[in-house]
Amino acid sequence: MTDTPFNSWQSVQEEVLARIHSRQWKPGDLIPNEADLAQEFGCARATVNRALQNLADEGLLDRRRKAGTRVATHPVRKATMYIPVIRQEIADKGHEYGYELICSERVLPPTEVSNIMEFGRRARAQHIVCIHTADGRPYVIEDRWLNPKWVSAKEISIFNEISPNEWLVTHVPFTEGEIMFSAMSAGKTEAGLLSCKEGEALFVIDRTTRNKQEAITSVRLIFAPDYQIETVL
Amino acid sequence: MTDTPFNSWQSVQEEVLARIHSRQWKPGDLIPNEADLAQEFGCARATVNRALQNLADEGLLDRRRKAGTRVATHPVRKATMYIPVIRQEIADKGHEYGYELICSERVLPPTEVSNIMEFGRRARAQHIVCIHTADGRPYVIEDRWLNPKWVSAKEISIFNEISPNEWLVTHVPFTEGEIMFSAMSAGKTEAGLLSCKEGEALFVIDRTTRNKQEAITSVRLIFAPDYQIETVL
DNA sequence: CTGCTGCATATGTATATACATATTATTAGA
DNA sequence: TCTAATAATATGTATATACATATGCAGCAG
Repeated sequence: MTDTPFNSWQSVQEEVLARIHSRQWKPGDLIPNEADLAQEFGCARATVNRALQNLADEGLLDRRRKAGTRVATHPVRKATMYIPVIRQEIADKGHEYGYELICSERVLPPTEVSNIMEFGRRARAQHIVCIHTADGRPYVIEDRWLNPKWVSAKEISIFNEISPNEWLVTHVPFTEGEIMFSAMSAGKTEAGLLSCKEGEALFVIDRTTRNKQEAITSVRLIFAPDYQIETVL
Repeated sequence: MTDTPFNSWQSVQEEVLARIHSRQWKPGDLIPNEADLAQEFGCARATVNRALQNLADEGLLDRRRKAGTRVATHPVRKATMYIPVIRQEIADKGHEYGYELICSERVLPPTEVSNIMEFGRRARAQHIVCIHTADGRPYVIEDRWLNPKWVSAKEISIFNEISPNEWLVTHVPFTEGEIMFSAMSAGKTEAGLLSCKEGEALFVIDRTTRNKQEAITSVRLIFAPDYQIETVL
């Protein structure tokens, strides 16, 4: 078989990848079972298992007990996007970060928001709007609704100094959430805050985070024109 | 100690998560080493290792040899997005899929494209524009450049029948790539193809895929208004 | 022919053990 | 005091073994 010994799961993974890329194993093909591969590669089954499991995690293989392992027919590529804290994102790009609180009020949220956050019907929530700037230029509008249960009235004054985006990360734990990407046209408000023209296309991220089902916060990030977010496969 | 035995790496992971969420272990904190945790949980070190390694993969823990394991200070949340084949995405939403080839030509690509794809300066490439429809309504424009090396002239006629998006997945292997999300305003062309108004905000995905550095294809997907892509944390 | 049962099989996982490797902490030397 | 060698330590990984679990498939009963 192979003369070089495959003595690490990474080398096994590479060999398997090579066989997929060379189309020796084509999408949909059933590949040999772990025991056989282990023998061929001259390593333990656990090592092969680690390699194949990792490739399955990345979506390149489909594995099922008894049915075996096959090359994914639809390499449903999982792109992992890193959602950074905004201040850090701006700093990483080499710009000077700035922050300005626009408004902070405790009011009844609109129904779209209270639906998403599954609030009681008539519960007030903290509404915060602020702006993050890069080298003084508007970078993104943060329009956030906060479950008041998670932030005391006293703590709210902190948002004069640092953004909810940043504060929440280190002070409120969460277990799950959703993220949505979309596009919108700048209305009068957005155009004003981002100093751009009305009607310009803006990139939008909506994010809701929860702690054991209970909504903590729901935020809409409206980015200045030409913003783009990149990730690698 | 704990009375229940932690006899699976999942249960260990849950316990660790619980401690993070309860803020018993706060962001930045150093947590006990694997051996100690294994003893406390009454399981093998390998089991703890599996759990912690998985949490580190998800970005919740930072691990370094000798330095130990600590709770991530900036839970750089990795959102994993599933990028499906368009036909499948439309079918999954319960709509009837349709496909129409708009144009297919072998021409010199514009410099933005040849830069990204790192083509030779004067190499022609296959340019394909097509539309995917859901229940007959335009869903997304696929504007693609193909490295002709990977698709023979004979094969190109296949794109009268099925979209490059779909064909490539099962016929051309790739090893890496980038994805970029952004927003754009509908110009005359886009408005025409998507039957929307000029100036409407559209969601855009740019994707380039390579096989060992060599560019295979670069595509811009321009979605109809109100498209949004969702993912969970 | 249909549906249920049980067996065979491939992956999933836990365990103990051993060694590898990275990195910090310490100590000896200039 | 600063620097370079060295020890100590936490994670990373390979191994053999054993058992768990899901599930395709064959065989059986209706």
